[in-house]
Amino acid sequence: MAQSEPHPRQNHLLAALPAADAERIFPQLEYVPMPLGHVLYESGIQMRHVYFPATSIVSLLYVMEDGASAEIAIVGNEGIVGVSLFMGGETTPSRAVVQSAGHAYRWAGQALKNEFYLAGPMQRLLLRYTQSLMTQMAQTAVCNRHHTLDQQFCRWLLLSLDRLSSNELVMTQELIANMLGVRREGVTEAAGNVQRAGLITYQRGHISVIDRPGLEARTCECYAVVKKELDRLLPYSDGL
Amino acid sequence: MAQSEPHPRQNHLLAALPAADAERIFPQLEYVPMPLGHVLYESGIQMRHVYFPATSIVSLLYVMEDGASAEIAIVGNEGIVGVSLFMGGETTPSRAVVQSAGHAYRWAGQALKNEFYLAGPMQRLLLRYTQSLMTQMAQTAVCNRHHTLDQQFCRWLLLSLDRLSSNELVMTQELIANMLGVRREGVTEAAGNVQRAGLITYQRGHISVIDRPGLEARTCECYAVVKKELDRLLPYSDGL
DNA sequence: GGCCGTCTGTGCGCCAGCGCCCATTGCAAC
DNA sequence: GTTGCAATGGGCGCTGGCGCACAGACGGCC
Repeated sequence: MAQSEPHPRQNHLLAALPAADAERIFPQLEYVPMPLGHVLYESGIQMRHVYFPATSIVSLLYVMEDGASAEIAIVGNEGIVGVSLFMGGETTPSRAVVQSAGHAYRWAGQALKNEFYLAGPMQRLLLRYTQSLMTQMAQTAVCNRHHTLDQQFCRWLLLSLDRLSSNELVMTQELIANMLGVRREGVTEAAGNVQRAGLITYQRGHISVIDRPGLEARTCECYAVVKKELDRLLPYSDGL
Repeated sequence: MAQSEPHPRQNHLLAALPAADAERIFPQLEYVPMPLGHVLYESGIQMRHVYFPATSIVSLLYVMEDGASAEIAIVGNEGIVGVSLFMGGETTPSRAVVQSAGHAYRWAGQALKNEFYLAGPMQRLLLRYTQSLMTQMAQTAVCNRHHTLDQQFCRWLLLSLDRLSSNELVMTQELIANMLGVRREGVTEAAGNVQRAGLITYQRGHISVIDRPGLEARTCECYAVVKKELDRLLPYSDGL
């Protein structure tokens, strides 16, 4: 996608809206910056807005009583942050943090709910996206149980890059460790392995993918499952 | 709850329906047996019905390519099996298996969808339940990452018992191991520890809880989070 | 009452990831 | 350029859970 003008259609959910709905909704959206590390929602706190990431990535992560954390899902330009607003719960026990800086389209919670109850295309899109989010969470649970850190690192990298439509990522190993819920040193080792295999280069927070097929071969099935399910639920053609 | 007559209100979602909706919906439900091990849905296969467990428990579990498995959520009389029908995806990449035999109320998928699109109380209940299910999945992911098998065993036991409104469970260690995605021997050890601590008795597939507060103290925070979130989203009073 | 299959308990060696500590290396700000 | 700090890379010993193999123990069935 061209970097050019910001436009709501950079977000795939918004892009999938029919013209009539888009005309009604787009004027309600606000284009806002998403600085790295910014906390959009805190666990248990009432949300006022939802966010449709355009050029940013948001992590949904769970912070435990002892401070340990784990990411449960990644949201980028394929989705929306704040599903609990239309699901009815208003809050969730998780935190939403900007993982990769950029921009997003912000929408007032009440406006979203009004639109949702019209039971039109937006409702359909939101529900289908929510299902894909559930798949991602479920897969994260499975992956945490069964797969090696190397595999999880690759999965995480691929999922993140897909959501940026890029093959570069700015992210320290420390942050990745927080996301994956592992030691920083563990990420150092995993990243080192992948780098030695010639699949990426990693220099002080800058990851570049050299061999994407190689990465996909190295990761576990979890990545493919999540991707396939998203494609199935929300087919997106870039040219739309 | 009295064991007496089967009645849809044994399921908390159905019980929460206002009289008018209940009168419309209940006649469409079919009271069906749920034999142990019965597979309600297979990964990727179109679903024809949803199930409201009354006296049974259903595990949503993920089976990997190599045969390893992991449970991502437990559904009992507090919920419904088959959320992807109204979420729009029709299928999920997971499998639904009866984990504790009993009965459930079955509802035709199309009837459910018709009701859902009325945007009445049933829709609200279903969406809120789905959110609680997401919490459970997320918590499972976190728990898999950070907590010991002992803690996970306690969490699993408590979640299961809550969904049976009982303090006894019929379940071999082999099955529990499949659910938790660990070795059978691991479960033997965890169960042994908990039994030696005087919190349960375990005899050839029959688990009885002796000291419930003790169990709750021994498990991780994950149990409380899931329970609290369910109570918040779907408050249920037994006398309703 | 005896047999058999299922379920449970235990004992190895093994390894991935943890917690802790410190060495090195770039980038950036002055 | 120098200095300072964030970021990365490695080296310990430790432990929880794995894979495997086998020994009891209970329960149902004939």
